Amino acid sequence: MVKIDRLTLKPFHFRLSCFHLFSLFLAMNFIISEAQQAIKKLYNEEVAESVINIQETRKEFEGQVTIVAFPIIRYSKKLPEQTANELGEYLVANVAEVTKFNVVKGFLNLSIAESYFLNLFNKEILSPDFGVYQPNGKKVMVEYSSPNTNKPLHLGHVRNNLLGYSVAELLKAYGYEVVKVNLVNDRGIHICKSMLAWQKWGNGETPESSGLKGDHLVGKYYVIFDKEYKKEIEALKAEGSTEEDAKKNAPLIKEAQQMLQQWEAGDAAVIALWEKMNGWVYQGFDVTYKNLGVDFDKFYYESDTYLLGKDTINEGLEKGVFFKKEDGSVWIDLTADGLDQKLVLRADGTSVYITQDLGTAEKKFEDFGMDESIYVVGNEQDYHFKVLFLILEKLGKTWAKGLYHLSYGMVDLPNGKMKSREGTVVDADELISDMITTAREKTEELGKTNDFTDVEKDELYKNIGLGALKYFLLKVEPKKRLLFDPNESIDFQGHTGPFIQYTHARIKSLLSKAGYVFKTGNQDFGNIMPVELEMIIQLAKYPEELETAAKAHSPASLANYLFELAKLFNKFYHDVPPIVKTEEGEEKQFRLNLCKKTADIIKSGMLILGIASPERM
RNA sequence: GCCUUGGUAGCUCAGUUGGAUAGAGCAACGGUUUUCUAAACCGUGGGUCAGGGGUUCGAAUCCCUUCCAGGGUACCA
Repeated sequence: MVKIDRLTLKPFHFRLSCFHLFSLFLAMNFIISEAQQAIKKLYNEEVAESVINIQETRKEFEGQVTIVAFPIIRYSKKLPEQTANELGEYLVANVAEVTKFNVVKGFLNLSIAESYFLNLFNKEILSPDFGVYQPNGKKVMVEYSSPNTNKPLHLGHVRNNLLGYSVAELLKAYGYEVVKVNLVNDRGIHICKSMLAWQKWGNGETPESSGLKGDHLVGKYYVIFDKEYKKEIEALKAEGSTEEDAKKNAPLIKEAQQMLQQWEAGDAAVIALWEKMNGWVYQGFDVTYKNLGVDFDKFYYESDTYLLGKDTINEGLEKGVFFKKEDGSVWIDLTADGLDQKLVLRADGTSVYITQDLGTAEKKFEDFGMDESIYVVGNEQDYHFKVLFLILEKLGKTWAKGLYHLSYGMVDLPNGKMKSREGTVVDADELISDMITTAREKTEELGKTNDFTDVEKDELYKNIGLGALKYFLLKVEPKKRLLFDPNESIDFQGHTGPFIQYTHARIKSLLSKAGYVFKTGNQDFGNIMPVELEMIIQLAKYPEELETAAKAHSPASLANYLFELAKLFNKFYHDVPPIVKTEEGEEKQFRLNLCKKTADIIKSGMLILGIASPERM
């Protein structure tokens, strides 16, 4: 059997970091305790932290931190406005960092001293440890991609691949040891369909002879099978068969089933054909994976795992978790959990999907002993995974609670679902090459790469094209279904990957023109502008954004954060007088430091999304 | 039928444990370049947050209900 080269696991290094990670919320925590004290002094009431409801001040008002007065009026026994005013006066008088306050409709907006934010920026944000999480000692497995070997990858697979890769990177950045796994569905009736069609109508065609990429060649015969199969069904129906009977009795499907039996029996000729055609497919997938920039530490093949799970069935029968029906089939009763009865083994002793998955889950745990395991699989399998996890829990597997189904919505076309058999799919390879071509056209229109070498150009266009594609797919919350209109090209302006990449390149250009050298700044050099204050606050959020995204297994929030950061930077860039031309001094150093840190965060954040940040574009 | 996930501007999407006048981008219209990259920035228009009820100082967010759409529903994977 041909296997994909196992890609070597890249060692990942963690820089030493301080014990606690900076958090904007933590930094603002002192406001909460100060407010609690204020309430004690003013109203003689001890209140819980949860009573002090703080949030970021909305942009249209003055200040940076807002306390909501409504929850406090129970204790002050005064109107919200009055309560807020009294609190504000107390805080300004007694807390050094609070310089001013204003009250709008029961909301107390506090202005925090600039020196506080500058200190934050210089001491915390500029530190090399900022946003770097220490290894947490836990291992997580991310299973994604999981393709069938009878057809090329399409846009739906692309979403899966990018999501899986990015979640793996995200968890790595959050301190996990990560194992990326691909469970390849390399056997079954669907593969026999392609094989049979090739045998009948292929005339010995190969990737070399046809010039087709291996997976596309095999996919072509999958479509041919379906076409011929449909013809037979129609013919049978014309002779009076019902649709159902026709589907069952068509000669082609019978032949395919027979071929599957021969495969299972180890028939040498069938196995040889299977190996040959799967080999073509793997060669094709390898190219697509490389273009997408995704990789795996371990491949599992269903041809190796499809017989697993029988032991688990016996174990379940012994433990009384499963029961046997008269015909010999094995079931689990999940009605007490609000689900149905579920078959776990057929009467003839053969496996169903969930049998294999039970066995494979055990095998994966034996192989890696991970603490958590994430399955990146479409939402059509929500029920399957719910049942799978529940069964493993009932079997008393201690690791079952670490299992998580990262369910994502389908990618739909304007006229509905993609169907490989009917050829209504957005092909992954085609889409990738279209994106790169578009990136080339747009960039050359702007005349920005005239002094690039051909190699540099190729790399840049690939980075931009894929940046646009990846960002387009990753910015949307995974569980939402996603609409893709092939007639409308993916944007390169606005809320897009290239916009963020552009921002990074812009900063890099600025830094090099300014001859930037890193140096921590002093705290006082005059007034900082509102947009600079906003920048500090936005940068300060990065570690929390990583944490939120990692805990939610969702790169989307990180993607949106990076866009907000880039947008804010461009406003800053526009509002601030040209930095390069400013005379040397604290202010210039501070601004350059802001630029540098923004570029660093964009670069590392985008890397988590699997998107490169070019130095120039 | 039952279970489940969605429904926010013309389109594509944000909206963290309930907080202020619901935000971006695209598209449309108008403006900004002898100053660090205009893939940028600024402005205008665009909304019954699917409908209805409830909880409360306050609801896109929580609860109930109706409608619409996707997915699942015992021997496909």
